[in-house]
Amino acid sequence: MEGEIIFNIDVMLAKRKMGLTELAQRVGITPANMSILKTGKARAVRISTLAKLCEALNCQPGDLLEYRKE
Amino acid sequence: MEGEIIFNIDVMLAKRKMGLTELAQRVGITPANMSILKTGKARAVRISTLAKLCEALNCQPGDLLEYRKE
DNA sequence: ATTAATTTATCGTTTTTCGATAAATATATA
DNA sequence: TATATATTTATCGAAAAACGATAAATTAAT
Repeated sequence: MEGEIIFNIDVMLAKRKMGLTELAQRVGITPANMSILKTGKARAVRISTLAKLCEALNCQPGDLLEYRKE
Repeated sequence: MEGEIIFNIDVMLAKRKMGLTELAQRVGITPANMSILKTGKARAVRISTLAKLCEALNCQPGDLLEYRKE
């Protein structure tokens, strides 16, 4: 029925051997807010934040977001 | 410098031979708002909307969003 | 020319981000 | 163990933005 969007920020952080706090600093948001994004509790994302995430992790939106239908 | 996020909804619509109006209906937003998303004028996206887009177009977020650095 | 589809714009309401902050929890390290 | 560090969770408030409703303008198709 209804699928869901999965955040794979944790996967990219692991690949880059980077911590959440460092990523938060690079993106320019607080670690607390980055944690919300990482753990999939965000209900929306600003395009500017997504762009900065891609920049900081040198990746594509598709590396950070995944659609899983169940 | 700063990269940008590109929306490829138009590409997916073309692949699916689907119109913007039909997509809007399937996703449950007005054609006017879908146009804003499609033309890259949105400054944020709700995760729920992204999920419905993926559902309606049977695709992944990576098919709809692209990061281009310049 | 007429119809349909898409885009652009504005208003008001609701939702959400995000900073700031604090506290709780987990993880690592001496 | 104790201590420091990292991550998560939660709350508040302000600013930003989605989105519906709506109308008008523009474009495409017939």
